[in-house]
Amino acid sequence: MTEQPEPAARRRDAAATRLALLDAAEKLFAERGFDRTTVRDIAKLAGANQSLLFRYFGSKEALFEAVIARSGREQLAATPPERLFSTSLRSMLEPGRQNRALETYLRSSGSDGVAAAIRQEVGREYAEVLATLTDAPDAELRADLALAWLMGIALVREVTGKEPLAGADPEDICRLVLTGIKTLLERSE
Amino acid sequence: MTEQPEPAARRRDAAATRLALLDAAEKLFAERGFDRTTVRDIAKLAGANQSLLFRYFGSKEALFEAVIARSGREQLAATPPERLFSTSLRSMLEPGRQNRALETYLRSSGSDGVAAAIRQEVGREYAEVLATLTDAPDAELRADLALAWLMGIALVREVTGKEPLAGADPEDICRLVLTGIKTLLERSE
DNA sequence: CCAGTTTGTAAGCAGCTGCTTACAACGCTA
DNA sequence: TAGCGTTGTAAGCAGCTGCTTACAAACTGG
Repeated sequence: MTEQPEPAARRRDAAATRLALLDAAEKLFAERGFDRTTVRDIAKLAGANQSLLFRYFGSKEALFEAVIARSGREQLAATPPERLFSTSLRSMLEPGRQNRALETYLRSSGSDGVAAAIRQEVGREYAEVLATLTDAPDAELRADLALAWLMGIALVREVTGKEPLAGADPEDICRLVLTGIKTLLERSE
Repeated sequence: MTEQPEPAARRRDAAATRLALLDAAEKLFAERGFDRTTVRDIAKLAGANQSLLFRYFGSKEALFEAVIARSGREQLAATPPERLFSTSLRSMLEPGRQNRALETYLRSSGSDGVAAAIRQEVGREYAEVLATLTDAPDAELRADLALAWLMGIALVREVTGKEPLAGADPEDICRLVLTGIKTLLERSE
């Protein structure tokens, strides 16, 4: 545990370099989306040479895949189903949150290829869990609609920045949305 | 000598060329988003030289602005407030719809600059109308949340293509969403 | 201590990007 | 018909993109 702040802290450490690239990529993909993030920017932010990015990940798309795979499912695995929606909502609303998967997802909506498949995959896992919350025959559809609301709120807040939603108190948003979701999931008409 | 019936219908028609560029741009921006659409592709689809694009619109961003300005507000102006949500929802759900503003909006979420300002503007106008539907003190916030749901559904259907929502019957979706929206807008606790 | 592998660096490649310039073809009008 | 502004075309520019190559520096096992 000797972390000395040396001038060149790590000089030869493939694992640390790989991690630095992952962190930098996660940050930039979330902020700018896939298309507008360049491999040069990622490497620069990570303090690494850009050719290492290709050595460790193969391609920009593969790096994107690695980022999503790392960050997308932590919260999902750690949250009981009946609280997944409100937990995701709250964590999405908090200003200093660490889960950037949704933001990355949204800002990369225009991209195709591997990125699209991954986006579908993450969404599918969320919806599967949400679908267990209702016994309606169209549970999956209702779950998708709940997920869509989550993503729409994130889109308007984070990407569009529209007021008053963007600056609203998370608790107010939760209260309003959860009543609507309750109706959506409980009604079995 | 020069008695050939013109093979290309319009040989010199600035207005028609401008329109062709607008149509082509609208189609491609909706399908690929701002970043992944190139001026060369737009010009090619329009059957025009790409330098004309810059002569008539000045820049790629200005062309984007022109596309949004043309297509974004027709439905808004033609729909009474109390039906705006369901009308927008239905028109968004119909397979052969012509309003591509929302799709363009979503696929260009990553872009900054003028595009961002326009996206905010269109959203603001929708939300203003929706806000008249409830007399709750936080009417604007509730309207934003309704708008966010609309956009989230469009995102999941059009961009992500997630099942079962992407392939669901529009009437089923309307019924489910409208009950949730009703709760959202009517509750004054 | 030296061969061989791993890690890091610098340079460059081919292709694409938005945009500009120079110029030719057209058609109106005087 | 001559002049001139408008419309269309072809070529090219500078900069950026993802990715590759050639090579040097550091570490490791023998």
